[in-house]
Amino acid sequence: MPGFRPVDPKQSFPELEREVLERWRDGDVFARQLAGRREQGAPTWSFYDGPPTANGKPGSHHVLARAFKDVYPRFQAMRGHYVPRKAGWDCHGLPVELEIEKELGISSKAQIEEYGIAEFNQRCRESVLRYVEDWNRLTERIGFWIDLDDPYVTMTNDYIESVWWSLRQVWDQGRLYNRHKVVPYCPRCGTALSSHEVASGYEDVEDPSVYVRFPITRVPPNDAIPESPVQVGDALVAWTTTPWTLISNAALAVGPEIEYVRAELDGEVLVLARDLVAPVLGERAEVLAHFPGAALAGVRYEPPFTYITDYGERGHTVVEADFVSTEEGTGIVHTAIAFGEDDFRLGEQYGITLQNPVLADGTFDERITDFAGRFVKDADPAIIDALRATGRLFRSEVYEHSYPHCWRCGTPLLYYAKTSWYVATTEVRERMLAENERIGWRPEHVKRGRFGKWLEGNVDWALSRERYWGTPLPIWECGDAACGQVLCAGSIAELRERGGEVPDDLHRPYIDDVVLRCEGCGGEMRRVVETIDAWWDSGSMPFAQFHHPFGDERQEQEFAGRFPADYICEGIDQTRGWFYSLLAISVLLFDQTSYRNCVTPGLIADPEGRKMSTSRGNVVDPWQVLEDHGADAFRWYYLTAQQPWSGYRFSADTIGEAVRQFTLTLWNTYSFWVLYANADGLGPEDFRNPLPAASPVAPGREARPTANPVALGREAEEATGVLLDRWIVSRLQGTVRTVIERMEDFDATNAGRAIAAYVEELSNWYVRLSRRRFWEGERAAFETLRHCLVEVAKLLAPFTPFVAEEIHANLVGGAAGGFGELPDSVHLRDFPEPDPALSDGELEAGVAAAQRAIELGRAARAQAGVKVRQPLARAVIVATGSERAEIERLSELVAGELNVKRLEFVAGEGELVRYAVKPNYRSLGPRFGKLMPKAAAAVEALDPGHVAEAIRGERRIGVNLDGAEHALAAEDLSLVMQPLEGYEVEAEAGRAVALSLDLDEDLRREGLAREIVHAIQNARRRAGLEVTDRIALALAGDDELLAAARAHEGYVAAETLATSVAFRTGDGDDGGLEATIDGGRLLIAVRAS
RNA sequence: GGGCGAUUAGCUCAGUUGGUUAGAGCGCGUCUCUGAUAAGGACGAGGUCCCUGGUUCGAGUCCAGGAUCGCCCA
Repeated sequence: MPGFRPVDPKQSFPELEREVLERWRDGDVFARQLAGRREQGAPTWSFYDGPPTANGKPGSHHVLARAFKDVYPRFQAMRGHYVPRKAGWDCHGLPVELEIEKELGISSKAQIEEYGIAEFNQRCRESVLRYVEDWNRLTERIGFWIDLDDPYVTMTNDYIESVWWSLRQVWDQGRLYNRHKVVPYCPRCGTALSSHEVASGYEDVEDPSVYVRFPITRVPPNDAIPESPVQVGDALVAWTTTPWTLISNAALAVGPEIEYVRAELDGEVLVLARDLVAPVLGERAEVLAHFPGAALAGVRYEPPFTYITDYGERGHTVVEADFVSTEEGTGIVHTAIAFGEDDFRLGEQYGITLQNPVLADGTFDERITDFAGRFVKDADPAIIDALRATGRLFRSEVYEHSYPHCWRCGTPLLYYAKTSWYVATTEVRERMLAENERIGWRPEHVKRGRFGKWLEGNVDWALSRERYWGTPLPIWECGDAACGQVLCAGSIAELRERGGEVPDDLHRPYIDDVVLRCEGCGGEMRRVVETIDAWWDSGSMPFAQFHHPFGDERQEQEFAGRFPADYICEGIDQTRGWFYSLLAISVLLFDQTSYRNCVTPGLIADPEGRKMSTSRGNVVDPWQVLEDHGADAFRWYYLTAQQPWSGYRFSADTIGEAVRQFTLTLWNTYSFWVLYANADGLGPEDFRNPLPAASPVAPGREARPTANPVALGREAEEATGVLLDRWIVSRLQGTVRTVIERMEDFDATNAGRAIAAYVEELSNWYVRLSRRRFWEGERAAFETLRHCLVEVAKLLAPFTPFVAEEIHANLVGGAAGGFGELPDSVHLRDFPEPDPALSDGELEAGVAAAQRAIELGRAARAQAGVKVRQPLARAVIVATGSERAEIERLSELVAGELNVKRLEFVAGEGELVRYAVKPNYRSLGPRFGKLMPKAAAAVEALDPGHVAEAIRGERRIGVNLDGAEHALAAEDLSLVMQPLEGYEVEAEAGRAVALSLDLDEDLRREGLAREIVHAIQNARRRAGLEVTDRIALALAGDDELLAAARAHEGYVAAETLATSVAFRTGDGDDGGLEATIDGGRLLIAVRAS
């Protein structure tokens, strides 16, 4: 029985992942990770899961957020933290109601009430968790470790009670109030819309645009300007795109700093902003006077309609406002208090009476006799006609702009003053901004940008919704208006104390039946009709998920231990959603942020860059991806393709590429190791002593560069092997350091890329150069590669938990699954720590230099058209100082890779080399400043020989600049080698490799021998032999080829596993294969022996 | 209309406090290897670093304006 489970190089990863999932399930690994850390008394690292609504199937974009939700908690858990992860479900809200309305084929509140609130809400309740199974399955399949068995659910009574408690806190602070405000309102659906709903309903429409005359009737004395620039009879000109609001015109607003003019046109005197004279009045208008808007304050005018005239003292006068602009219109803004946010605030500021002539269904009330009963927008043309008839209309045109519509029924929204419940978040705006400073945002710019700007523009939270399926607003009002007692209930117990009979279900309509005793007058108190914004629910999760403050001891401990979260992660669209509700609520209640770090993945687009959406039909089913490529590939793609907030151009092909490039490279390296470890009869017990006890740096194995390296010489290779072992282990330390540093900074992208770079080096340098050592069973090589693979598995565990688990399980546990003292899962292990003792920067630099030299040499070969198989006598390497020493140390490696017999070094002023002196701009730039071009010229004019000598002698070099002497140090300039002559040479800054192309008979024969081996290997394969089969070999054909084969018979035999080599004359007739080498013919007969 | 972000090779993306030959992978072309690889390796072609102006001895990088795209908001 092999020591390690044999590895299929063509392993199906999805299949492997299903096996790993089973092991996790059977072994209860996630629970054991949590329990283990808790028992250790590990510090808590807290993660909050933003609750999705499970009334739809999860898509590929959900996998994105979940990959990032998983990777940092996994990392922190391996780093020694206790990282509890509790899932949550968001249940309430208008979107849920709309789903049900669609199912029932209804679309208005009246129809819902007719259907019955109890039944309606029951259907909502059933629908919100309809797809929980799908979510759970996907969550598990992608390896997102989170507790799905005990999630928080926002519609439970416990949760609702905690939310009530939070509202009561705000109430006690005096920050929960009821007030008229202007809200976007759908007259057809009979409800205000949330800002999110409004945003999704903008459409470009054509609206009437009218310029209206407002004749001045009185010019009061003005302190600012003793002599008023306007006169009775002048007409103020205002502009609006909602003519129907002119019915309730209450005031005109001007900007105090804006310049206005009195202008004459066709005998009429008009007043408007100076900047808008030309566009509004045309070129013929004559400006009579100009003055600041402040001079108009208090001017009284005649309104266009007189259905309603009672607006108070400042009604129908000019008032000052800071929102007036001269971008369009006239610079004089028509103000109707009930129909605009600016208007409404202005009304409050000047004490102008609120008059709203529009009913809840969007029609004019009976006071507007001529238009009563008509839908306001439909009345526009008639209103314009009326203005024209009274001579008030200055101009009327059509205006194209984007205007919000009800996203559900398409009705244009009205901005409409309504009573709503608000939370006075503006009172804690500064505290929210201060706490925002403490949040680590990824990307950084969200803090001061999107989120910070949003906080700066904070307005009070419109909390209430006149809807059904939501947390009921726990406010009871006394039926006796004269009494006016209002109660905000903070708990179920309180309702009971006040005589309420608390229903089993705290939702409407049952809660609406709870009648309380008024402490003021002894009368009855009834609940207001509103429910609350579902965002308040989700923002309450830090405490409501544990039923705080009503939780049992364990719950209260959990709450205290996990608040605030170290980490949350949701899409950038949550800026106004969950990120805000979490912060606002926790600042209100606890005066601090509830999350310390926040990562915001961006959007997922299709390959054409279009946003993925169900309506476009370009969504990618995550299950398809999982089936084709697996969860690791899916995760790896998201985690490393780019910084997550940049968004993704998503296609299945890209994920396939990620597998091929990364997972497969790793897998093959691992499979290679297992293949040869089993071949050598090794088992896990042979590797029980961890590094550094089994370190490749063991004494007595120190490498020495050999004087005359022969590429295939065994002794030399061992020495190089030790260097390579030390090198790859050293590179591991730097990789570990980078990964830890990047992950602690929530930068999985660059952490993952560092791992990928390491795996690439491990596979394509370490393994490729060390293969022979594995064939020959060299223990140090096995030790080293196994160590590196196990460490890589640990590094990868947070990223690709499945493949990491598999590699760890086999390399540590072996075929028998015996883990000894070690945990049986990579996820139960500690994250690697870098060991400085295993780092060797000099060696790393040396290998890097050797790599460069090899690349240059190969480029030179390619230039000359000489195959690598043809040995050459020597390569001349041009390298300076330390680099030369480093390459020399690895000379056998370089010589072997370049297939040359000897390396020579040129570092001095050899006749083959020409130097040029180049300035180091980085060091000289700051010193010479403007003189830099001259300094550069002076440096380049220096004699290279002198410079080289001076550098060797550690002397300073003098240059003359404009008559002044400057002393330069070695680091201020560099010597660049120029191409050598007579050699095939490749050069780059400071380095060059030249090859001697002369072939003598020995080299030629050796080259031929290699070609012959190559041909025999092909023949072996054609004959269907296993790589370990021994053969009897017979060669015939071209004399020169046979001579080469004879000369290198030992080599040929060893390479081809030939136990006998026969040379025949003639063409041979025993069915051999024919090959053509260098123009000559070779017949090869192989036979298993 | 406002805010935020992006724009680098055919595609997907890197690019350090500004430093003088701008990189990688994929794709493409040529070659190579066949004793780990749905492969590996080498070499090559491929660039107006979106545009314009500015700062600077020096700009892909900093500043201003513009264009295009995306997101958020109104």
